[in-house]
Amino acid sequence: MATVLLNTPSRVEEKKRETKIEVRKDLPIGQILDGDCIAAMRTIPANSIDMVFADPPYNLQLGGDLSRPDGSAVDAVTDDWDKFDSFAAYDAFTKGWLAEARRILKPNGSLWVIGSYHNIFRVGTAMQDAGFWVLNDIIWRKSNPMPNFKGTRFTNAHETLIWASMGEKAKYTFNYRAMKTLNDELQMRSDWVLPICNGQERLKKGGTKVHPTQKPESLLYRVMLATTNPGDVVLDPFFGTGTTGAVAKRLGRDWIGCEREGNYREAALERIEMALPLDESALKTMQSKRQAPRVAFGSLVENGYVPAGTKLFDKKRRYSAEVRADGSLVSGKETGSIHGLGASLQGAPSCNGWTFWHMEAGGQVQPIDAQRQLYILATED
Amino acid sequence: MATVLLNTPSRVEEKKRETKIEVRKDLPIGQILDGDCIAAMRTIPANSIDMVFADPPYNLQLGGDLSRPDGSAVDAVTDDWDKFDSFAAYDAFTKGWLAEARRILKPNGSLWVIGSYHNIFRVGTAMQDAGFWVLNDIIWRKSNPMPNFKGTRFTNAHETLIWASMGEKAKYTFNYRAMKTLNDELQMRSDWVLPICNGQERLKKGGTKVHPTQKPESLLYRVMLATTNPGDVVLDPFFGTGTTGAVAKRLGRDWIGCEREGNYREAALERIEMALPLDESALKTMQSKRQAPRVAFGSLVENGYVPAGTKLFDKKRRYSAEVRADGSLVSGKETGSIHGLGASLQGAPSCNGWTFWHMEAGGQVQPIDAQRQLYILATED
DNA sequence: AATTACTTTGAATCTAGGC
DNA sequence: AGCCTAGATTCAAAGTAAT
Repeated sequence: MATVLLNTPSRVEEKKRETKIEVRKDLPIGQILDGDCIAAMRTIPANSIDMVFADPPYNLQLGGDLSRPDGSAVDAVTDDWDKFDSFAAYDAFTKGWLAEARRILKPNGSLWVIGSYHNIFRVGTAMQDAGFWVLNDIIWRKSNPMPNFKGTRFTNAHETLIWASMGEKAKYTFNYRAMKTLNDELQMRSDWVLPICNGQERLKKGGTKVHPTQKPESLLYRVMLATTNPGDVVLDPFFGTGTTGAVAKRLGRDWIGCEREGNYREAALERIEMALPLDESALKTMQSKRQAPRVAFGSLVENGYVPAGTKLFDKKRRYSAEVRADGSLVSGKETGSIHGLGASLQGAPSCNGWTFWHMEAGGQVQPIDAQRQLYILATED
Repeated sequence: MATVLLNTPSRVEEKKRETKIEVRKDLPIGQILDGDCIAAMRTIPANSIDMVFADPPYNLQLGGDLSRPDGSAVDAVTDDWDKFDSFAAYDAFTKGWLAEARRILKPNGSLWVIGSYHNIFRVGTAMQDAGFWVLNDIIWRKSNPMPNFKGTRFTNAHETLIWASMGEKAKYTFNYRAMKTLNDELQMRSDWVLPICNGQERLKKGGTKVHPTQKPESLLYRVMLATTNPGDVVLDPFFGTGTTGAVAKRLGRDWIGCEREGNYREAALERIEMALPLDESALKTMQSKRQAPRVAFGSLVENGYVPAGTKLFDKKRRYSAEVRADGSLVSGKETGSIHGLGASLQGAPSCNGWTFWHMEAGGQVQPIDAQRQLYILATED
């Protein structure tokens, strides 16, 4: 019977395959679509994309010019594409491109968005409202962020990525094993330490950067390796200079970009042309280095290993000092760090405070370095 | 004349002080208010709180915690429609407590909220919509998180905090120097590595934890040390087992809590009773120069630390100038303050003359800031 | 050639107080 | 509210120049 035939699993599979091939045929694989990303995405068939990676404008709302302590100027993101009249305007923009992304994504596809505190809360909310199901928020911890030059806030040392499936019950791709291997046989965590994009990788023209916010390939590498398979189609609505395309090519994924600015498109095409498919030696350099733990004395104070108010003294009890709440020491009128105060009290050019200063702990006199060792042991991964 | 009297700075100061004392008198310092946090906050006078720290519930199926805007109860969440309903209810709940927090905060107060990807985007959006100005998002990077047992996602190894002032132009407290000291003389970054709360610190009753999400004291320690001053009033609308209160007591801040659950209140009071306050000397932190007493360059000239006629020059001896009797500098035809002349000679928008200008003193070349330090030491107390 | 010192730069909502 | 002035403020990495 025809109906039975139509319902057999093999027939269903075949049909799916046909549809898939047909849809792929219609996809502008390896192309950068000109113009507004919403209009560009409208030309893509529904349910055809495996992953969307989006790096939308952050809506920074910068004030005046900013100068460094040495007087030089900071090159800010002042491009028109980052200007919005209000949160409402930004939200409308976000809702618009998210709706198109949702339409073109396959039911088992997934969405990645990157942003900062300026926009990420609004984007995350809009994603949830659109029906996306958040799987993780990922913190890109920058190993070399720009400092806060004026000393007014905490150094902005990270950006946030949101990874979401099409819905609570939707399937998604997660290459658990690959991530664990990449992370020295430990589960990959939600915080990734990676350097910002500079040096050779940073695209420049006439000595100046082509794009103000080029993302490092290592970031896209991890995203794509974790949540797509070879042969998948990845679309980036804010293609810029094509980091997504370059990494897709290296990892054997297909890519589609949308980009309004002609000079970005041009730079991206040239760059992707040059990108080499992956070799093993390149892979190694992409991995983040595991760093030796560096412990600030202040961490011991915060965590009660050396509480504020503790009396410290040197081995021969010639000098003494008291620990203050911020991890500084005070001795008479002098204050300073464990190293600096140790040096100035002795009249020495330098001093290793960790071994110089002692305290009583558990009935014993010990260098404060012993407390550091305890802390490292307790907080080890 | 009376009007003159009323307008003198001292009179204004006095009035401010009176108002402050009056408001403080009405505050339930060191108390845990019973009941719903919104109702509890309604009993607090407006503009009376220095900092609100909030750890709101973030399961979106809150049952008794939540009600729809129309007052009806929210059912268990099963399908997409209910999901949306649940988000709407959560947003209404968030909007409600944020409005009260905003009312009771002083104009120069600040708000901290902690959450995870389940709720933090919605809370952040609501904060921005309510007029709060985000200063930083902070990542609490857990040094010992719970692994992802199923291997289906990245290990959830962090939580997010948002720190916000009352508005774009509002002032706020940030103890920059104390943070830098706490972090071994490097600017404190937006990612904080701290262990989760376990061991001795974790409150238990009959072998089981009293509260499911007790925060570590080290986290609150850093928050309060960074963004409040001793004597400030900190309110926590979701007090739980009182981590905020315990740390406030330790750091010499006043606290107010709101908590509905009797067993949490009980555990919190007992815990805070046990907490030991730091004595005053241990509470002191490194001050930034911004807060230190200002010294005019002219004072150094008057007192012979930098006599009139002294030749000044920059480190590389590209520019030079001579000190005049009134503390101004002259270089060729140009004159100005140590800062202004330094800026105009370099063609820079600004210049810190204290570190730019050098002089010979005791056979050494030193920035004139060294003379200022000598002067400060000599004139202290 | 190798080492050291100096320069440049990166998604930044980046001053405070008096008049 | 806006203008003016005093004066406080940077970390890691890559690139370039000097030794």
